[in-house]
Amino acid sequence: MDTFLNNEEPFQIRLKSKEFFQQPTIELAKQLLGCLLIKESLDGVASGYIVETEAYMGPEDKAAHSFQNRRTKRTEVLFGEAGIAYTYRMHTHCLVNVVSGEKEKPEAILIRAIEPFSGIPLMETRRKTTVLRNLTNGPGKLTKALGITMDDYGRSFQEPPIMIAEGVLPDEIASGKRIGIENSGEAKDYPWRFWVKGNPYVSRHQREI
DNA sequence: GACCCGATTGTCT
DNA sequence: GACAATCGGGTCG
Repeated sequence: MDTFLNNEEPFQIRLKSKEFFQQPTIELAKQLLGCLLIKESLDGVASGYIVETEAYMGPEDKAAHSFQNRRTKRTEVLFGEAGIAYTYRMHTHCLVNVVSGEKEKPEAILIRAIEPFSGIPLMETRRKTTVLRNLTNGPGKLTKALGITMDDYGRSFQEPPIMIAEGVLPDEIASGKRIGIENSGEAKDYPWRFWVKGNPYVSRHQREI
């Protein structure tokens, strides 16, 4: 599919395949690094390279919303096909995940940070700042910058208005403990956070394990 | 219905 | 480092 990301430079995007999303969750969490996350809206298009992810492994992961297979209206989409958007509200912000795993396996990958690529003026307006580094370096910030909302809940990442496409190949991937899940017992120490080593848009700099 | 809590962020000290 | 913002989800009843 051809899409024009901005008015300056036509840019051909190659959407990621269904098979791509069907990889094991931990593997997919790493493979998503470097991919382009794109959101179209009435205001325009904005996109960025994924530079930080976290895997949430479902029934056995105390930090996951689907811990012990908890199945509610909110978590329902987690039990479906891989490659679908799982959005939810965290305090005042909307966070976005990529549903992964087989059907009936409620696993997902939180997108924690992206590196701005296109639609930067639009992101600046939405974020009310022109500090490039502060535009998308956090899970709540990137959704605001891209215009991702609860309306995107359940949408496929393989067609507009929200898409994941081929991007760049990261030089080096680092891993460590996930962030913000201190009350999740032993799960808080699982090394399921992945980021592009040295990338300035990663949400927090933290020691690798 | 009441209560508690949270995969965050921005602001103030 | 502390804390408020702000509201839906989950639990208990």
